[in-house]
Amino acid sequence: MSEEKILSRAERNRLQLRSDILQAAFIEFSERGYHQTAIADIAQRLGIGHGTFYRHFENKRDILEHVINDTAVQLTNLLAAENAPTAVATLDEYTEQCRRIAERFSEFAHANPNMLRLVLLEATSIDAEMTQRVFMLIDTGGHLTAAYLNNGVARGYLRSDLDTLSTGHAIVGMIMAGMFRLLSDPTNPNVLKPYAESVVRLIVEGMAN
Amino acid sequence: MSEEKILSRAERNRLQLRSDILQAAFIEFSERGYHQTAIADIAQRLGIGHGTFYRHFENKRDILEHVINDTAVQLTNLLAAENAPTAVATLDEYTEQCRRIAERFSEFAHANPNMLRLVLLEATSIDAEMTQRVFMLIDTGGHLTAAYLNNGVARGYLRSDLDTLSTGHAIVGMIMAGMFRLLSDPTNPNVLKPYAESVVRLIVEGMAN
Amino acid sequence: MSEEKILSRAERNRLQLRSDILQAAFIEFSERGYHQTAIADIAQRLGIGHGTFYRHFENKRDILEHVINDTAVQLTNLLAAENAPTAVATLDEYTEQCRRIAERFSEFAHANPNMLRLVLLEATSIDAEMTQRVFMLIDTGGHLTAAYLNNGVARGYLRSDLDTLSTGHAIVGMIMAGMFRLLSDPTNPNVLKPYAESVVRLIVEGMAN
Amino acid sequence: MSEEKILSRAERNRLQLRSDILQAAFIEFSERGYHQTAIADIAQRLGIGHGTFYRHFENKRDILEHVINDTAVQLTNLLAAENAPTAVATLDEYTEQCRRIAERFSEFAHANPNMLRLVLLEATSIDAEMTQRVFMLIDTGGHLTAAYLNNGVARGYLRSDLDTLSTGHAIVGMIMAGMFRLLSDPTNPNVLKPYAESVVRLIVEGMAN
DNA sequence: CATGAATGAGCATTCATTCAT
DNA sequence: CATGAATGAATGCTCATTCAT
Repeated sequence: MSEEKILSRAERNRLQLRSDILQAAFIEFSERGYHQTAIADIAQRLGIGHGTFYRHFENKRDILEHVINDTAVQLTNLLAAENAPTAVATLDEYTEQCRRIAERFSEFAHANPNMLRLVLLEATSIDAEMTQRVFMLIDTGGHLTAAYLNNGVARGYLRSDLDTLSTGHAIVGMIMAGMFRLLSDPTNPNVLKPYAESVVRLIVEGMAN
Repeated sequence: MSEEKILSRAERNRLQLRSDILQAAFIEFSERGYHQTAIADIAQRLGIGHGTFYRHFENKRDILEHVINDTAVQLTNLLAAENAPTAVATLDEYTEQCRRIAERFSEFAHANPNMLRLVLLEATSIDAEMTQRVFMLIDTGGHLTAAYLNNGVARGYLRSDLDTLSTGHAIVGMIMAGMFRLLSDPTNPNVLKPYAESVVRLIVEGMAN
Repeated sequence: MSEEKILSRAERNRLQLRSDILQAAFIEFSERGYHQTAIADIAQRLGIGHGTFYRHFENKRDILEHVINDTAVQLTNLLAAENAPTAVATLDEYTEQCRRIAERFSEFAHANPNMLRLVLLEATSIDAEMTQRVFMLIDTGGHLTAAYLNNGVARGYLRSDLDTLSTGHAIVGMIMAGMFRLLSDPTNPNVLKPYAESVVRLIVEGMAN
Repeated sequence: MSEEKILSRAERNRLQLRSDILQAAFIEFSERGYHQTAIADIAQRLGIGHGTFYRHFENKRDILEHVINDTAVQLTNLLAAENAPTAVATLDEYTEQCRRIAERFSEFAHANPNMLRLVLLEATSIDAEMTQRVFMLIDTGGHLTAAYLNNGVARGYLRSDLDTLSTGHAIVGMIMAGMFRLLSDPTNPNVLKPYAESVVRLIVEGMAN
């Protein structure tokens, strides 16, 4: 048992360090940008030798991939959380669901602007593969959103001729625009409030008088 | 007078070269990416010495700024073109206007994917200032769109409680999402058709049944 | 007594491991080259931690020295084996002795090309001291060969004005050239046959008609 | 004409610098060894920036190849010089030719020990291709030498059953051994005298009494 | 004014060696 | 005594920028 503890302690330390490096890389990449960040910057932030970095990650591109993946997982979780697509049955309930989701997104975005910055601003300029990854993430968002809309059509509270997939992508676009607005002025804690409400009303009612 | 002609010819040549460099830089930056492009690549594309580059632009960052500015102007022109915000008076006319604008955007996007790539994917990873410039461009788009909406509210075919600015930003978000979709799959010439129609119907009617 | 046995077992294990490391280093150095071999390569080949290496050898250079020394001993043994310099009394016997020695060298070279590669190709590029060691090995070969020649002069079957030392070095040169030829084309099992015969006839008869 | 001069001056400077870099690399590689030499060492020796190096050579391996090639050319020239294989008709003349060639080799070796060091000691430890190049150089030496022997057989002053190619390789081996001896003790200006004489007598007369 | 040779800061990566466990 | 995590010196190479011609 003591041996097991020793092993697990070493293993824990190893995983902890790996996680620390990931976090440090995340901070550097999202704050300074990938190209402006040297491996030495990441190491220095942790007070470790920069050779140590290479004991945990293949190379600079490798850790970016891990950082992006971690972030993508968190962003995907955001959509797939407590508000299941099929949890609502009426237009009013759906509108409330939209407001709750919007609220959750706002909170997340305010709490994690660096994640947005990394995915939306940095990751698209590394190479084609990383850019495709971002596109796929956005595309997945569209499909997940479409699932909500499909529920609405099935339940009858959304119009039956709705192109749910295209509209799902459109909604994701509005969410992204909100993120851009937040990133554009991170100090203002209230940019998203009226924006979210406008989006919710737009998608439910449209603009027509 | 003959000397004036000679000078103006020289001046014309100079401006022509400057313009050629700008175009070459645009192509390289948008195709390979800013960080992956060397000044020598731009010069080689034109068959000029790469020292010549510095006769026309301060440095690499400087030409990116000019390239982005030129592109921003073209993108802004796109919104401000023949379809003036106040040109329509009824909801049907407005819907038609939206479809025309959507069509124009689609054509432009298909014809100039590199412009979109440069602004949306590359420019956001240079530095804070350049990122702000992109944000401002998007913001301007929101304001321009809001002008259309204001007309609709004034004419009475859009609901009077519309938050035109927020909604304008939301519409820009949907346009951006369309651009992302196009960039994500540039070979498919028909991605945007149903998407545009969905967006137009969404903003006019909403999704409610 | 049981403790003595335990100690000696430990000691035996220790010596065995040391020997294993030496062998692994020999293989790596001779196959990939000294500079292309990392300590980790040697350790990995044995499945030991690379820290263990430093329990047995000072540093990378140190183990090369041991590897070279071991190899040098084997090469020296080759010359000093059953065919003693004074074992022959006539030119015919000497010629036969030469053929036997040549045969033995050929077999050895075919069986241990890596030894030759290590000493002739690798060891000369480490540093001045190691290079001198190789030179000394070759020089020793010349002296050992000269001993054979001295016997021939003493017995009267070689010409009395023979510069035995210089000629000994020359013979070693021809042996080395054979080794180079073998290393140059290791797949051909018959390069050395006619070469050895030519050397034997050259040294006994010369080329004159 | 003045323009031609200007161009040729620039070109001359360029070629001169390239040649200087080659020479500096030759010195560093042959004195310290390839692996112990950094590009910065070569640059520093010339007082140039180390970036300049890369304007003239692809990479470190590339310049080694050029250095080796240049050296190989000079070594080959050594054999193919004024003493044509067919220039002699009798054994005495041939013996004299051998002595002249030996003398020339001695002089060259004394004057250019670094060339020998580079080819024989350093080049064999870079990679398989470079090692093969050295082998080919030695092999070429054997063939060139065989041409001399073929002449002797044809003229009748060498025995008709001589395996000229194998014997040519053997003679090259003796030459190489002489080079090794010189490199082994570069200060002694007389090592090669008696050695060369012994080799000449060995190949002409053999050792038999 | 064009040129391109020269420059050197900057960076990713490797690996011999040390040492705490 | 074995281990392998940590280290950082060392180095090959790139490229934006300068400047003499």
